[in-house]
Amino acid sequence: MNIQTLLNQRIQAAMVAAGAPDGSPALVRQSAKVQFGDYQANGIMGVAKALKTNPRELAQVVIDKLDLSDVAEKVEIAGPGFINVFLKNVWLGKELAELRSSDHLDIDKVDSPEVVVVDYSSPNLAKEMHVGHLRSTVIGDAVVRTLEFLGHTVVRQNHVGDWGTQFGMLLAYMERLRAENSEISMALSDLETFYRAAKTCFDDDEAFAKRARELVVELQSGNEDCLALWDEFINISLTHCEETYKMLGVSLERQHVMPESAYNDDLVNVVNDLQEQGLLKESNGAQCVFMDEFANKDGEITPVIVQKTGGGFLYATTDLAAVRFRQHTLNADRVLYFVDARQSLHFQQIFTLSRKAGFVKPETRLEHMPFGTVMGSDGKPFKTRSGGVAKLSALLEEAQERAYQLVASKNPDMSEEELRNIGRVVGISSVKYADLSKNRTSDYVFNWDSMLSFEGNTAPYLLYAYSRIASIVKRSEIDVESLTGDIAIVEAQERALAMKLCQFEEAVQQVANDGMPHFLCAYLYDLAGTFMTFYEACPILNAEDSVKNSRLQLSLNTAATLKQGLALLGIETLERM
RNA sequence: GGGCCAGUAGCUCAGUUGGAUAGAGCACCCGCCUUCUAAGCGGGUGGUCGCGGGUUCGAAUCCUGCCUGGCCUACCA
Repeated sequence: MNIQTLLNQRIQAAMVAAGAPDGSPALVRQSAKVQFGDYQANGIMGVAKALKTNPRELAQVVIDKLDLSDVAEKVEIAGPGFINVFLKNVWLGKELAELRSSDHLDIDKVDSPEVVVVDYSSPNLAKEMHVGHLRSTVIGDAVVRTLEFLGHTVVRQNHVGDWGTQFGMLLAYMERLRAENSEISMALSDLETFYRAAKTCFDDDEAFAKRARELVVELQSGNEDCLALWDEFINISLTHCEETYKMLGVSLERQHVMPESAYNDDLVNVVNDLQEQGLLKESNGAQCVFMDEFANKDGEITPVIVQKTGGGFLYATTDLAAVRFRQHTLNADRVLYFVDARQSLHFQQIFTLSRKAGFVKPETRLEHMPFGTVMGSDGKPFKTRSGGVAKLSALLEEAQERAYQLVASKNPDMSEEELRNIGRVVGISSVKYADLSKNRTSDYVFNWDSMLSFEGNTAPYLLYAYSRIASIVKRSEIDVESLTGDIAIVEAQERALAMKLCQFEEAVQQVANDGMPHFLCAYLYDLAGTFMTFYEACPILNAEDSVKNSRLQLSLNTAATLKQGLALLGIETLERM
């Protein structure tokens, strides 16, 4: 149940009945303050202006046409022409009962499911995953889970970088190790070290560099030995990724990998198609598309280069081929790209060109979901203490260790095994949540202490709130499934909690629409805080039976919502911590 | 040079697309454990929303001009 949608529809209909033009938005929002009720409609003033009438008078006419008697106990006009809606406690209680009996927290599946292709994570296989991949991977996965929860068909696309000149260098190094009879799989167990070693050879050894360049050519021309070597490398690198995904609790698997190299055979077709449509122009030996949309005031256009001087293709070409594949083979209605904000211009160009060239249907939505950079405390991109790029796996190990130390100091009597598991969940979720809870588009500062803190909008706080409820339920010794009866909203804290619980769907839909998981984080933090307030003010297990029954159900609803919400974020819950 | 993004409390961040008196957490101050996990809860101090104009019933949000920072800007991805 989405209250905002319900009120929007009802009030909008009443506005039209009151003489407002069709489609006038009611602009229903959660009220800013309690004295303004639960929801407020802000749309009257704008319409009144267009109609040149008094907004308060219009609001009165709208209210006369509006029947909310089933859900609201009071509807009033306030200020310059707001309509404030005060919902009925009885109705909230009924909604919660439905929420409890639903296996989907009473969230409606979308009427018309879409095929949503989501491009996320997409590491470069030449190196190991590092902090730079955290945001795309974690945010993309949360949005993917949310879209699926709402009933959309999601196609995950891990657009990994497995092609390009740096692979010549890596293959040359593999060759050398093999010639020296060294253990290659051993050397590849740490890709970062391997890459550095290969790079050193490439920079210092002219013969090696020459061989590396040869191997690039051989690879591109399909030499079988070379391809076998490349395959071996790619396979090991992908295995590293999968280990990281598993540690992170990310839903990406081998089947979702659609590497850059998969488009190789199609690149020439892309260029030919552009040529046939007269979109191509040679410039300085390169094949380019010049689009007016990317001209500056002097008429100079930043071109899209699709083929280099000498015939090589670029990432723009690959992305165009990918757009076509996603449209025609995957049948996408919507394509989301969780890619660094620095590539904004690139994607604008790709999207604009894709439309011009007819690579996508006009109604297909292509959306770049840019994100900011993870910063260190110095305000510069996050690095390890030694100044290198932080390997993601090492970062996650550290998170688990730090969390373990914290948890162990608080629970001296717990078994080592349980402590390790709690440390794992708390550590991983802290890193993920710290990322997810920030506005996607802005940079944020990576800070161990604040993300592992039990205070504020953090994973530990939410996990703790959940485990506290789990503890109450356990103590109650009541069969959760058979627990029924009315949910009575009496105390202010009960009401606040009930209201919050009914707003889960609004947060979920926001995440799906905007690709912004931080809305859900803010909601869950709010929910947990509202529960804590309720918990302090309203005894549960010590209350008389009917009250206890009602409050237990409120608690169970909270637990279910927290668990589901965290699951959408890709975060596990703990029954005890 | 041009373009994109950002600038909100001492610090870290929100702000539902133009709504009512700008919100959280940390830090600081004051309270609350013989009762369901105090890893918690309640209260308080703290703001020229980078600066100046403009648009209107109403602006952190929109338009414009500056200031500051980051990024992108033809053959890397």
